[in-house]
Amino acid sequence: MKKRNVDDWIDRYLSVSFLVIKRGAALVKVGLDEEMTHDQYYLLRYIRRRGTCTSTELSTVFGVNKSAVTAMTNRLVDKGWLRRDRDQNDRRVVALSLTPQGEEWVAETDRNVYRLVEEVIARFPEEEIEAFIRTYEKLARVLQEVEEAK
Amino acid sequence: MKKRNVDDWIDRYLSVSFLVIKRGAALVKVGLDEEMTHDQYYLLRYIRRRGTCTSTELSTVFGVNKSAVTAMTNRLVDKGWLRRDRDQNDRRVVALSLTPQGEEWVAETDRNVYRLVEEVIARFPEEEIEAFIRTYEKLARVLQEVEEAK
DNA sequence: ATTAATAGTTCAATAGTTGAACTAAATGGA
DNA sequence: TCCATTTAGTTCAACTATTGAACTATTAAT
Repeated sequence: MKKRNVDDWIDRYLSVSFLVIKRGAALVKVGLDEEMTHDQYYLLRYIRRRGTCTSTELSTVFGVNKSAVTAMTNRLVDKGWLRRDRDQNDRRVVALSLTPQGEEWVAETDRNVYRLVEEVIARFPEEEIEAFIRTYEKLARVLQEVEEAK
Repeated sequence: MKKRNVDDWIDRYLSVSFLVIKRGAALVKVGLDEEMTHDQYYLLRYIRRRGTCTSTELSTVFGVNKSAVTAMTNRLVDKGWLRRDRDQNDRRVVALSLTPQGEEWVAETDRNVYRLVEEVIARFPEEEIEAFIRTYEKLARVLQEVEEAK
């Protein structure tokens, strides 16, 4: 791999990723209820997928400080979307899971967001979507490996 | 395109994009000086690329409120990285551009960030990188079109 | 000349973040 | 067993980023 190519890719990637992050957030925001933020939606989706999880897990998975997770989950608990349950085997651990209202909000938000994202996805041929998502998923794994190695 | 496929892609994309955004930010953060935040780095990169630009342009390109841009540029001006110059033809307009110190900080940050990103990019075959970035750039364009249409 | 629109700022409120200091509980030698 | 260490999570102060409404200043339109 030539250094010039690599630098060019990095430049293109950095330039475009910020655009996609901001514009993607702006698009998704349209589908979010006034009450729900972008980060709250993704966090609830993650917890729903896992069924139950801990602050520490969220902190390492998303690469943020544990106190940031506490702050976020506080807001979600206050809204009645998330519950905290102390683990009886290890009483230091707190299990986070969605309340029925939380499930309901995420499901409803999913319907709105999916409708918006469909519009975007329809502009790409199937093979391109499939290949792109596969690389994106691989990127998520590599990022985790690189951070764990360090 | 089958509905089941589309929903599956959307689910995979939403799930993975939040991970990549957070982990990518955590990786880049290592290369940032204590003084510089993630968003400030990208904003300075964008302005450098454009040479000069306005608040309104930043606001529409990144899909955020104009007052958010004012707040960000205030912090950058305070740090001496960005300058504001009133346009003499249309005195409502303010032209934003990097100061020499701003250029210096971005260039230095680039060197640190590129070193980190190289490590990640080296794990992918060239064709995969090229295809991925091309689709990503197309995604940025489509997102802008969709938002303009609405 | 008055009204509209445009560019940008200010302000209050809120979400998200860090890092240090802290509590409580579990673990691991000596 | 006891004390030190580790682990899980919270609290707090300080900061960045964001929105939306109200505002100033300037230009454009009729």
